[in-house]
Amino acid sequence: MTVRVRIAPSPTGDPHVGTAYIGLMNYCFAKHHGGKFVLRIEDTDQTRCTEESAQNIYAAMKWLGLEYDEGPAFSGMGGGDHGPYVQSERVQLGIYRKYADQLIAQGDAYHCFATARELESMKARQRAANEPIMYDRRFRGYDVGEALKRVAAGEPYVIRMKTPLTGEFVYKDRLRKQPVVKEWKDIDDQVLLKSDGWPTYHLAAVVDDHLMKISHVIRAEEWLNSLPKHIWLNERLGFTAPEYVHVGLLRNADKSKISKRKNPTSLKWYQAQGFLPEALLNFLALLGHSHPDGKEQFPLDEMIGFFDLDRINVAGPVFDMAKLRHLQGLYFRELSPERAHQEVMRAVDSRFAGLFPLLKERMTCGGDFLAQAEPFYAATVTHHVEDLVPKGLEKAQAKLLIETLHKDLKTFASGEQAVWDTPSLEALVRGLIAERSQVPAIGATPEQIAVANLWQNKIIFSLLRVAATGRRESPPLFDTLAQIGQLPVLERLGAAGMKLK
RNA sequence: GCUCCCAUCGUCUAGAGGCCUAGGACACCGGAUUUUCAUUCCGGCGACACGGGUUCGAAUCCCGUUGGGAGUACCA
Repeated sequence: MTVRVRIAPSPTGDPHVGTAYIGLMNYCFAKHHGGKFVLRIEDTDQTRCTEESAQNIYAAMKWLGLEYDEGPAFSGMGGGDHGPYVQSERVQLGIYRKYADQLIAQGDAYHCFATARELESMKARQRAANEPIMYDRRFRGYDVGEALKRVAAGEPYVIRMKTPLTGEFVYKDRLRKQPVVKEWKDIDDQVLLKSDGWPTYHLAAVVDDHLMKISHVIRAEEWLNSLPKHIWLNERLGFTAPEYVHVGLLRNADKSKISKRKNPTSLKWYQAQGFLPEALLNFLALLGHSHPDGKEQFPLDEMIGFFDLDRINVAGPVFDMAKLRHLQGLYFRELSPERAHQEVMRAVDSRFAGLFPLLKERMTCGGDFLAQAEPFYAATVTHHVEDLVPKGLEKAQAKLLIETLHKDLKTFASGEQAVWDTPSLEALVRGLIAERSQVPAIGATPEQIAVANLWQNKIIFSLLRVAATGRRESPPLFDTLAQIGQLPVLERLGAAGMKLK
């Protein structure tokens, strides 16, 4: 059998380190067996997927050196006879619709007209009753002729799979001692075709894996729960299912699934920081896997040679930045002086790209850059008490304001949707000033009035500027805060507060 | 809540019933080299989650408990 494997990322947000991790395993497995490594873009969520994000994925794979044999054409990679490799293009070809219709015709799927609101109240009821939360199959027995009529009348609907109601699903995952067993009655009648006519992951992935002749699906274990649906779909569609193998998820230090709140997950970040792709790959290779001789540093070529799918450890490994840095150091020190110079210049360039326009106004020649940029790269800044306390204020007042601002920014930064950029920061701080400078029209105490009076642009801006940079002068405040970055700004605000003790 | 998965030092791992007094790496602590620092070298700390079986013998097999994780979407 020809080995053909794929990775199928969804182009939302930045290219993810998890994609690199699963990609590496698939790549090694393919190359080890002389097979093909395919990239497919799963952009069936029209609200979240972007072309830019897809481009970033291609670029990231190229950067890492995980070049795909088939996939969207990009810089010498891709092409192939099983395309198109982007699912939105396949939707236009009517590929998924065809299979959904087949399932309907076979009686293996059905139309469902339940509205989002109805489903929501159903779930609320199930939650309240401590019942499993799943679709109650209310349209499963609905008359097909009736359904077709409503469809023809233009009523919105989805198509759901009609999975068995009894019996057991059993599947042997080669990495697990015990077979995976699930009762069919616990398995949801999942949506296959959404009301916008686009397929969900389940349909699209199964259909494409078959059409692209994928032999092994090596994916993260978050998919294990939907395995029965995928196997069942293969069966009903008359496909020979690929072998499914589930590997552990990358974890944060607290063992939860890796997330950008707790770890840098964007491959663009690692690139911008100046991590070498060889080092990142080598580090990833050590997670869930090991060199047979216990060696820890080895190139991709060598990994291809010893890679053994059966030796993968399924427990989700913690992504340990300290170890990555160690490996990165090993690789970096091996660089020729010329390459190292290049790497440094590249890192400096990308790190300070946003800074040049800001600093340019305040410079007279290129050599001024280092002195001007210092607060933007320094690990810590030194605060002078006399700069930290704006004219006319008491030390204690300044301290209180800084601590309040510190808390405010921290709260802002920990928000789910928080974006640390110039407009957001400006809106936040101006909002705070507007709000806190108000006092009740009647009944305000003199103390309240005194505090409210401190919330002036002049005072607050000055405090933030000095606390964040250690200086009285800087580029425009909010650009400055944005450029310095969330973590250092919060740290420095904390330090400034302490300084005023 | 319900379903499924997982379990060796803080972290990544080696370990396929006797080679285990459990090996390596990162981190941490000490020391040597280095005018300093980094590198490098040497040493130290440090784990089989717990309880029952099976067996002459269990980190390894089985069961239970506990702990952790994932899924539970018209997201992937």
